[in-house]
Amino acid sequence: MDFKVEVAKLLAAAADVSFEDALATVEIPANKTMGDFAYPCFRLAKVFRKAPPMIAQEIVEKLDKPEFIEQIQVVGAYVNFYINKGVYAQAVLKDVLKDKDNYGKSDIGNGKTIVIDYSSPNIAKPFHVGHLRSTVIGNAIYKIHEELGYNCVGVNHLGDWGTQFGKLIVAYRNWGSKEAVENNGIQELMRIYVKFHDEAENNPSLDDEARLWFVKMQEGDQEALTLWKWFYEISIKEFERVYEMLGVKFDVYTGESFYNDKMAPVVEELKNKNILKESEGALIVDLEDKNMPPCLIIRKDGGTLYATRDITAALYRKKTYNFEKCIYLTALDQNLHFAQWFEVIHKMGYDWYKDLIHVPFGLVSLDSGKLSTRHGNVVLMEDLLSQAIGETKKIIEEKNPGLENKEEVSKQVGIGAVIFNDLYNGRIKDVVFSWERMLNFDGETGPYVQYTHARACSILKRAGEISFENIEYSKLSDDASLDICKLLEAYPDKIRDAANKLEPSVVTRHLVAIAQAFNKFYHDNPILNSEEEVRQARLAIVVAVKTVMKQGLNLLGIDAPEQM
RNA sequence: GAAUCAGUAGCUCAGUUGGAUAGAGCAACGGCCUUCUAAGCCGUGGGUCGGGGGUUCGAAUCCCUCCUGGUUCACCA
Repeated sequence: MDFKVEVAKLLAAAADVSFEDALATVEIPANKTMGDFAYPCFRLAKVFRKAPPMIAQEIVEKLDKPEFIEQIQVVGAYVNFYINKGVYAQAVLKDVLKDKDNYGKSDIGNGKTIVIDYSSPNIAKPFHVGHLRSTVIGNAIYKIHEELGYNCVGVNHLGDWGTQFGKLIVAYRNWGSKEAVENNGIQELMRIYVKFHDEAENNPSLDDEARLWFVKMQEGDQEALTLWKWFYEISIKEFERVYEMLGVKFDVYTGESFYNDKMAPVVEELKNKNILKESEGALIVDLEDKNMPPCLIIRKDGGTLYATRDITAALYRKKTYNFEKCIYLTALDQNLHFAQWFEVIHKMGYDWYKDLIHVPFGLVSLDSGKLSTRHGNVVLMEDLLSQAIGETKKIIEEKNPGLENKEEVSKQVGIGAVIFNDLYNGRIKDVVFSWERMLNFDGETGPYVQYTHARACSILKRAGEISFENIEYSKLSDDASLDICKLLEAYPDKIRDAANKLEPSVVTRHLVAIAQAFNKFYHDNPILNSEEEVRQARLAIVVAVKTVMKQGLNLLGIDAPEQM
């Protein structure tokens, strides 16, 4: 039963307005002393040519109070409805207890395919905190859509092609050695990459040389490709280690190199459709009519560019997956790039260009300034995770030294804290990385939510066998119980909301709200030692909260340990 | 210069399909562990919602304008 809908039905009849209108106007008061639902009558003043408070009064007189409403009050121009807590609790909790892990799931996706392009780091550079956002936000968006019945395809569009490999090859030939790369892996690749940039500042011909090597790669030169493949394998090994820790998976690793042999036909198509033109030696798509700078397709030396590969990838994905939507998770600074090549797809005559969605997030920086692999101004992902795990272990030793699987739980909580932290604020916000914030586990944090879940689990463990037949829901007459029920009822909507806005923080925030409400409930109400009917009813709340929190954390890609 | 995103408490942010006294967390201060995990709960202080106009019965929310900050703007990704 949807109580808001029921209230709207009552109002539609009593106020002589359409049901849709009533439903749109009914609101949930900011302050709960003003009831559970409210109907402001200001708008009706014009229709009835009366003062709003008078209209409110008249509506109340015409209303038949149904069983699920305990009280109706007029306050000024508002009609306030107070819900019957027992009836409400029953309606909400029964659903959660019945659906269990499926509570919040939906089939609105109807099996339609959504391609999600996330993480997509550049190969040959270590995985650092700058790569975290795309990875965890994308992962959460994937899981949220899956929960709603979409068929998701997670793509890691690795930056494994491009001029940076030309640079790396030049660097390797000048300053590297087989032995050093074999011994130090990605660290050594990074060292020579940085060296390249240092040298290139005084010697621009190195850049030309690098571009040349990239052109060789494109042409299938054996020496170039052998080196590239070698660098690729070293890098991917490191990335997979990090993904494993974060619990992030991809359906395909079709990076930029995958499209190397698929770009020529696309460029042909652009030519045939007459949207490619020469400018300053390069081939571009002019976007002046859209008030944008041109989209570069082919460099004057014949090399392809980022946009060339993205356009090719989009065409490939449309053909391969016939997606409903294709979502790109990258930092905000790539806004123009996406706007440009989306427009190129449009100009090619594909109306699905509007199904391409850039989902930007704010920039990550350090106290010491912009993130830069070249200048060594980075926090490596593995350092961050091991710090978080270490911090967690310290806290466990202090607070719960008897805990059995400390190692496992430290990982779940430490890594959970890092992921949660990233999914907590709106994605568009810029982030200045702070160890202090990252390693603070008090307040609205991942560990707080996990801790709340663990408390619920602990109670249930002690409770032993519980039957949820014939629960006396009227025993749940306290405010804390009502608050929890409201939040549980809203949970499925929050998942849909998060999907619509492509904003996982909607779920994150809601989990915090549930945790806060539960902790208050837990503090105020004895559960295990209560009289039988009360105990049973409160345990129903505990089960429901545990179920939803675990599932919610799951959607964010965070584990929910039963003890911590 | 143009485009774009942002500006809410000391800090980090919710709230933006217009609704009642603008909410959290952190930090500060003060309480609560012989009772289900104190990674918790309760309380106190802290606000020209960037400024100014406008629309409206009603604006943090919509419109206009100005200010501040981030980012991007041709052969990197």
